[in-house]
Amino acid sequence: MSGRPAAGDAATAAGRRRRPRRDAELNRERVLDAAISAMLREGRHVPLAVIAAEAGVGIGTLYRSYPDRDALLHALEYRAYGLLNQILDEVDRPDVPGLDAVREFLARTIALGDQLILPLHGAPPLVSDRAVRARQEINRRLERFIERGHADGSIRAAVNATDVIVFSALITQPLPHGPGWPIVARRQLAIFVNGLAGSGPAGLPGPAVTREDIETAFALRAASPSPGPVPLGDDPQASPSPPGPDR
Amino acid sequence: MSGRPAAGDAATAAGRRRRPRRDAELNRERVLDAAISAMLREGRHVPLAVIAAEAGVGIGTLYRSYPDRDALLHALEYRAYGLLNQILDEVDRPDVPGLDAVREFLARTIALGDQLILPLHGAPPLVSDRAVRARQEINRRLERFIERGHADGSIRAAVNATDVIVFSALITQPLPHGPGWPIVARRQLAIFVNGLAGSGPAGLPGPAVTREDIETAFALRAASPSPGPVPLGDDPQASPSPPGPDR
DNA sequence: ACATATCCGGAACAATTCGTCCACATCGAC
DNA sequence: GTCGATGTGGACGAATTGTTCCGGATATGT
Repeated sequence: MSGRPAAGDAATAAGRRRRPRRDAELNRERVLDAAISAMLREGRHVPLAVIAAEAGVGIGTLYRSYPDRDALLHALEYRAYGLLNQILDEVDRPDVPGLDAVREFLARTIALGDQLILPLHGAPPLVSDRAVRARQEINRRLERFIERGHADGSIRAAVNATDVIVFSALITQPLPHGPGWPIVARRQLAIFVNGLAGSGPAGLPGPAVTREDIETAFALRAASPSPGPVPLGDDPQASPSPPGPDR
Repeated sequence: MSGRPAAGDAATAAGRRRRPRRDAELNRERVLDAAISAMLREGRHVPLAVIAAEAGVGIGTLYRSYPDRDALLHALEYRAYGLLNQILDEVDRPDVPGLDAVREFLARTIALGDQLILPLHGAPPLVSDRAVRARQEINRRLERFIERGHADGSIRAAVNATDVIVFSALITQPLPHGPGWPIVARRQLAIFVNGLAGSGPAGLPGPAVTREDIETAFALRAASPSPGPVPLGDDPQASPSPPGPDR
């Protein structure tokens, strides 16, 4: 991080490249937004040309930022993880009971709507190590909420952190999310939270499912489309696209 | 409807056509099965040629039964509705409490796995009147379970039939449904059912959502891809392609 | 067993979509 | 204001996918 040329002086240093142009970055954002709205409207396979048009940029511009459709989806996904971590920042106050933290997290997740609905679901969850790390961090932080809830008695013991993670994944799926969807989703949330807290018949069926199990399932699913054993290291276009959704 | 030639005699009647050949019908089933497995493996946009190959039929055969991809998806969806109604038949014994009926229905739904996961979600829910009718019937029957649950006290009053319908839609979404998925889903179900039954803080947030609201949301979403105000009556390809998935 | 309506297969053709390339425009540092 | 690096746009060839068509194979009723 120390090598990053501060805007003021080091641009001449060891021949490092300038900071990316402002308009270029703006265009990248525009493309991401257009991608969400176009895919929501016409399905995940809208021609990239349509997205470019909707973003008001040329097709060449789109291709420079995102070499192919996967790169675009990946950027979308990564940005979504940034949003989730942002929510977690806001929600994670150590004094609130675990159950309330969970509820609040899920409520804000629902409120984000389209921003999450599309990126996180319905297509191969891409596996760059950046993305995997981001996902793991989110999961870990949610896990902490649950543990806190177990400790303070607001969440019954049988409930696993994974159960919450899975619910959050379900509730952000691209179902008929017309104007009425947030209402419907909030009702689901209320029922779910009630199920977490209730002191009903104690146990949950089947063995517990761990965070690692879920990660594995994701990885498997992502790897399957290409029959060969793809190495799935980090993708080459790591630095250009979303430089700062993590702030 | 009365004009359908009974298998036994009327074949010679007014020059009506013979009964469709057995092998043809078999091939149609094969194609549907192959479509599910191929789409599950490679995503919803596998080339139709791949599906045909996997079904062991020629591409021409596929096209004769299903004039385009939508027709194929439609047939899949319709078959899924058939399965759901079949489950409802088995579950609907008038003596069991409403909550148990709901639980059983959802449990079997989960057990169906791939058969539902793919057809029902992730792409425009097609609107032929046949499909709409089937969906409405399922919804109505579930509604009856809920009302029974309200009456016998097994389901708290704030819960709407729609809430259950929405959950059933969520739980059959194509999430990472690797080998571990049924376990995860069953846990979600347990939490949900607990939330239905619990006597926690009474109300649910927001106004109630009716079955009609959901149907509307579906219709809107399906209509949206084409910007113009499509009338969305029944689609023209109703009769030729899937003559008997309703067996 | 025969006749024939029905169905099959896949090669050939058409329509989309992808992805590249390069002449021109624009930004930012000086 | 000037200059060079960086970014832009869209026409074009390549590749993929969709769709048709028809000679030949097969089931079905008699």
